Amino acid sequence: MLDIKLIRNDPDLVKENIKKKFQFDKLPLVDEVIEMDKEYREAHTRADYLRSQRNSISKSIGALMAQGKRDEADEAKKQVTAMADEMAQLAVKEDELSAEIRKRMLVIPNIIDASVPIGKDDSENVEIERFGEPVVPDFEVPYHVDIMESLHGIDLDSARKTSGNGFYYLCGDIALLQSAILAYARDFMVDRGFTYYIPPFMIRSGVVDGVMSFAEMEGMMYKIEGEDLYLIGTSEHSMIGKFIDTFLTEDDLPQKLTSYSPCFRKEVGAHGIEERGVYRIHQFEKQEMIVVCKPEESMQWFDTLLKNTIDFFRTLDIPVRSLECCSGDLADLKVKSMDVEAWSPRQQKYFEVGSCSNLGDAQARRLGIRVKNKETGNYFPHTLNNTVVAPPRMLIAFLENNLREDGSIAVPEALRPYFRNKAEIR
RNA sequence: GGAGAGAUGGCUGAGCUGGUCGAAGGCGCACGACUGGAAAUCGUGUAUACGGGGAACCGUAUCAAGGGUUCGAAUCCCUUUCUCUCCGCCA
Repeated sequence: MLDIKLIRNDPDLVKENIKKKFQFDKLPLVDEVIEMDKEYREAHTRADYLRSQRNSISKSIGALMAQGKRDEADEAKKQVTAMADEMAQLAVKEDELSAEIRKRMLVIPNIIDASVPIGKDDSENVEIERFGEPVVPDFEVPYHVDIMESLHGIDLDSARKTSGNGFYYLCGDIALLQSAILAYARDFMVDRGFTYYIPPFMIRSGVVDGVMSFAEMEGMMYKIEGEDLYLIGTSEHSMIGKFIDTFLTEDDLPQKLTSYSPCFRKEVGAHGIEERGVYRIHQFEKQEMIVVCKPEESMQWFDTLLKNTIDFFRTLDIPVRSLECCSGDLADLKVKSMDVEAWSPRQQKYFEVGSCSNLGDAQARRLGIRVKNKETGNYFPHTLNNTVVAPPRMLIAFLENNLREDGSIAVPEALRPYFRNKAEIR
């Protein structure tokens, strides 16, 4: 969400940005907002004037009553009553206009960073850097579910019976492996100065409305029947939600948080859940990182957050690459975003395991997250988030990359303290 | 889940028989005076958003949130959320 003052002062910049994102159908929104904003301010000014009149007359009524001047007081009351209609109409107009303006503001995309490559869709995303050698072993790498089954680590049949497609039982060493990865990820982030959080796994509709669009909500969120509660799709929802309508002081910045939560997603969007396996599922666990910082520091934090995830995967011997979202693939709220992709020896390509985003001040403006500053005035901080690791999807990369020819799995050094000090799974 | 009490500025706390209340007092904070310097003391100031104005400043809204009554609501009524106490139920 942009500052309306930016739209007023530099509509061409906003339009250029929309063009860069190939969202030509949104171009008219800019002029609509400018026009409605003008109307709104006219109505607002007039309504303020009437309210001011009413307030002063009402005060005088009090004085007249105190002096016992009944008739004059009644006369004054009539004056206020005469304004009532216009005031009511203006109030309705103000509400309608501001709602219409907000509706448009929410879909006008954030100004993308100058470094974002221009492109229509995900096919034009740009690989930035590779880390580690993408190895294709000379033996065949089985499908991840087959690896898990051979290690007695997954039961999809039972899960379909109890919960349906898109759910899983992990068991034995694979379940332990997932717990180990999450515990390791937690400590990895704590060692880098982040504060560990276990947030609420359900949030109210008011928070949901704040953190996502209606379309996203329909496609992602599970609602608890009979309660005003939704299962979170990611801990970012509760973690950013915790700051809604709050003032931070500059001493509070930067907020460096890492949160664990299960994530629940309906996945009713484009893909659905057709594939067998744990790539796209209704329930997974995730370690996330969140930063709230001063605007001038956000790009630096972006690089730091991205590096955290890459470093994490590298300590587990998984080759990764960073892939920058091009303008057309970048979500409207984001200034810049890079995916971390892990190497799949079986598919011989990289696949998404995490996403690092700089939201600029758009999320903070939308949610009313502000920072107090007496000298320069209060301002909106920048917000960023990134995935540390999200198993079981990450397990696919882990198992494929650490698979040995005999079917056993090598456990990298870094993970062993969390994995009952075992060096392999067989 | 039941019964009761409550939610006021950065904090504390009055107001809550509706009008001079954006809100006393205290604490904190900022600036100034006093001082060799400091403490103490004294003085002044100290919310947010939007709109208008070059600016000083002016207007409007905000006393948990939303709605209602009224010429006028922190104050009365309704709904929701949250907090505390007691009871119940539990990991």
